[in-house]
Amino acid sequence: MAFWLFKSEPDVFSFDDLIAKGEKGEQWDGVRNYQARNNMRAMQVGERGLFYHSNIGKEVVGICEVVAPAHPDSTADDPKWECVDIKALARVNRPVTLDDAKVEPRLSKMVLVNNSRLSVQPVADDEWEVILELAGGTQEL
DNA sequence: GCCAACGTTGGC
DNA sequence: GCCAACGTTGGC
Repeated sequence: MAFWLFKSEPDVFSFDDLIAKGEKGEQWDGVRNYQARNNMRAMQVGERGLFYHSNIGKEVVGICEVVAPAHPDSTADDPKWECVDIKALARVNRPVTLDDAKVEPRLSKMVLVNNSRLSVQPVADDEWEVILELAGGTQEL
């Protein structure tokens, strides 16, 4: 099981918006970057990801789960752009900010810290554990 | 709102 | 196939 990180600007699509979509979730459309798309192609149903708010907040606010494997992005004119569907799973007890991640030595290799522009990122198992620890655990929805 | 970092495009 | 120019993202 691999772990992931999904980045979104909360004024465009926030974690609360994803929660509002319920069990069916929502397709993670709009990605037009090969690295991010390839990450989504590698995802399997049931794998989990961090939900990160960029620009506003700059923090991990929740956990989501992949509910459908990569399929063509219905908002793209070219079917080469694919996306997965995700649903909200849990809120973190305490948001973990980018600054938190930057000062945590165990997260020094994290993609979020080193390549802030990639919108869909892999998260290493130990990084996942550290984030959850900093978040003080999660609250199931 | 600025700018650095990065990815993509297109001319050669 | 290289690289300069350009566009976009996202932190500050």
